[in-house]
Amino acid sequence: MKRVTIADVANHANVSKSTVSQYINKRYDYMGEETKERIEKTIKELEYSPNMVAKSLKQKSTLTIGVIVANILHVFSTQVIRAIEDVCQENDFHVIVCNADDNPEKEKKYIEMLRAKQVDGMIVFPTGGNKDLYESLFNEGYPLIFVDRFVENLPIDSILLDNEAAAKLAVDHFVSKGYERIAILTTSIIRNITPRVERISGYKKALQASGIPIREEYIKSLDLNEIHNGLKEMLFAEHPPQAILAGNDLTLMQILNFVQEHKIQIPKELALIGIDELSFANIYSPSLTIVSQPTFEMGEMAASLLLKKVKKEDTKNEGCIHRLQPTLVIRESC
Amino acid sequence: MKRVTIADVANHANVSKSTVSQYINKRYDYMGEETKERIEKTIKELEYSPNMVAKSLKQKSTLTIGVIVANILHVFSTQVIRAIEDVCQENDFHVIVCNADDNPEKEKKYIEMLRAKQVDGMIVFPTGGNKDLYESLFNEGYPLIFVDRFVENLPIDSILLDNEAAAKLAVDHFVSKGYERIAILTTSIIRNITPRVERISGYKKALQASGIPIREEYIKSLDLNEIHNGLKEMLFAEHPPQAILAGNDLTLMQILNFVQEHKIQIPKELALIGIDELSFANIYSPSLTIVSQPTFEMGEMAASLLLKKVKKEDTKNEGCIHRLQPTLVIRESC
DNA sequence: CTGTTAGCGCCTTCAG
DNA sequence: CTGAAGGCGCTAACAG
Repeated sequence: MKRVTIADVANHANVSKSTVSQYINKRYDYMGEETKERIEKTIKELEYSPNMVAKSLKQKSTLTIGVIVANILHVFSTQVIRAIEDVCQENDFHVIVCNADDNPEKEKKYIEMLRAKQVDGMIVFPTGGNKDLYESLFNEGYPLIFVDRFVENLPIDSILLDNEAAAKLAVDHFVSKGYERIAILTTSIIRNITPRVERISGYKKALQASGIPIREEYIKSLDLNEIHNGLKEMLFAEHPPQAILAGNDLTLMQILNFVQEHKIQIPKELALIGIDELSFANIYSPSLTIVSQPTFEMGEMAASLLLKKVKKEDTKNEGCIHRLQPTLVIRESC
Repeated sequence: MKRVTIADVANHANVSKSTVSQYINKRYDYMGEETKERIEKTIKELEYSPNMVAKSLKQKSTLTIGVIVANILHVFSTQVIRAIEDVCQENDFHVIVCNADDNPEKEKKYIEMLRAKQVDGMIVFPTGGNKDLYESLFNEGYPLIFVDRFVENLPIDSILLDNEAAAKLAVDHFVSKGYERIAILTTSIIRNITPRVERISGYKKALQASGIPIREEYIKSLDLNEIHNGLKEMLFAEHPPQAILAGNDLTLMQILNFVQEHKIQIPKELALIGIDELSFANIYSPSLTIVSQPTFEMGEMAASLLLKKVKKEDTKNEGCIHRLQPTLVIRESC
């Protein structure tokens, strides 16, 4: 497994290394037609494959960006990643994806390794625990974009859902169907994860706008494995909610599990709306009404913005917060 | 954004580069306690972060492997990837994941890019279209492992499901429930994709073993978007099957779509078994009986084997085919 | 115990 | 139109 280098090609083709280099980079401005062919032939013969590591070292650019998602289990993450990859493909950039697993420690490790690997920029779904690190990246002028979550007091471009609008879409739909006892269930709210906080506040505002009183026992933020108990408590209380808004896909799955276990009829006994699309939303019976995020646009926007920064086309314009609008997809569960 | 290098650290700490290098690599056999502290301090001060690109160039090792999956939309792929990543984490290796999208052209592009990036080894779910490329990798002694699919006449270690056993588990379960008109539906079979071919042959063998005649009209291999029509044809025929075995998760989803659309009752009107676990198999009603692959073991095995080759602990032993056993998870759909 | 030196494979002036 | 030389940041002998 001895690698063939540019020098080998040069020797075999009786030219110098720099000529080969020029050929590879398609800078054959003044190169002899015959020389070109000779080089091409020997490249094929020797099965030469350029060494990007060496190139990156020299050029101080890896043509690679890093993406750190907070939790890859959300379909939201996977869809945004797809969009990012598409944009990068088109621009001949590569993507390294890391999953922080909702763990700031892991996130830190990944940020450091991506820096060590000299990626040209990063898109991160911040876990909320590494503000100092983000800050030092920013101070170095390192291209960086946040997605899904916002970090306060840092002028870094962020792509966010209009979470309050998302909650409002759901609540208003519940209300239009005549429901008044409406609950919201999200995953844990420690570390002030943006979407969860905002969705709850949007829910409250929407209720108030409809003149429905807010009941604290209808608002729960729990770790995934506590949701089962939380639901039991909520649904078997004296005045159980008639409708639940699930804060994200995993939460909705937990609710569906509970519903299946307790043979609760949807939507007759309990109406359901989730935020985030689900692979089986259409297949499930009843099919599931959900609030959909424009995941593709979000990923695309994040990637294009980042690449602009990487290519120094956009240096100013720091700290923009881009809010994208959700849409309600009405199906049978409410 | 000027990077701080090992030389900067050396200057500020009044030592030579090599001393710093040794410190970083924890080779402080004979290093002065005081020197160590001085280096550590200046590293912190300057926020020095090592440049892995330079290190990789020197060491001819990137501590990174590449994974190319045929199609990332299968849960199978994502689960195997998770397991691979776990093993690599433990060994301080990084993983670059690429999705060939069932397209040999894309696969080729990715193989070339991973080589250019000097990854230390590759795990690929071969699309079946780049035999010459695999061969040249092999000839160079490039560490390589195949997963899910087998490539003939190439002595490369492969991790495969015992696909015939998987089909047999399903067929035997159908038979034990009294079904005789049993169909199998897989995605397209051009390019002889191993699991599809083997699952069909396993299906045939199992039927024969039970003394049930094989009917060609019960065997369909179609592109995903043709499944709808194929099902219509099959289920609205004179003697429609009473049971269908879905060759993979995406096929099963298509069937469920059809079933929902036509209000077909499961399992009363049609019994269903799928190969591959599904996120909602438990939640769906009726819950779905499936044949489960040991995805975690497969990924783990692939990664450990590859790392052994990378670390030259395993040089012989080429061309082993590891067959892992599936298990039947009985739920309500049959 | 620490410093000097010589590359890793590639790109980029700058001469020829 | 082509070649020679220097250097990207780091490591690994080999001297001191």
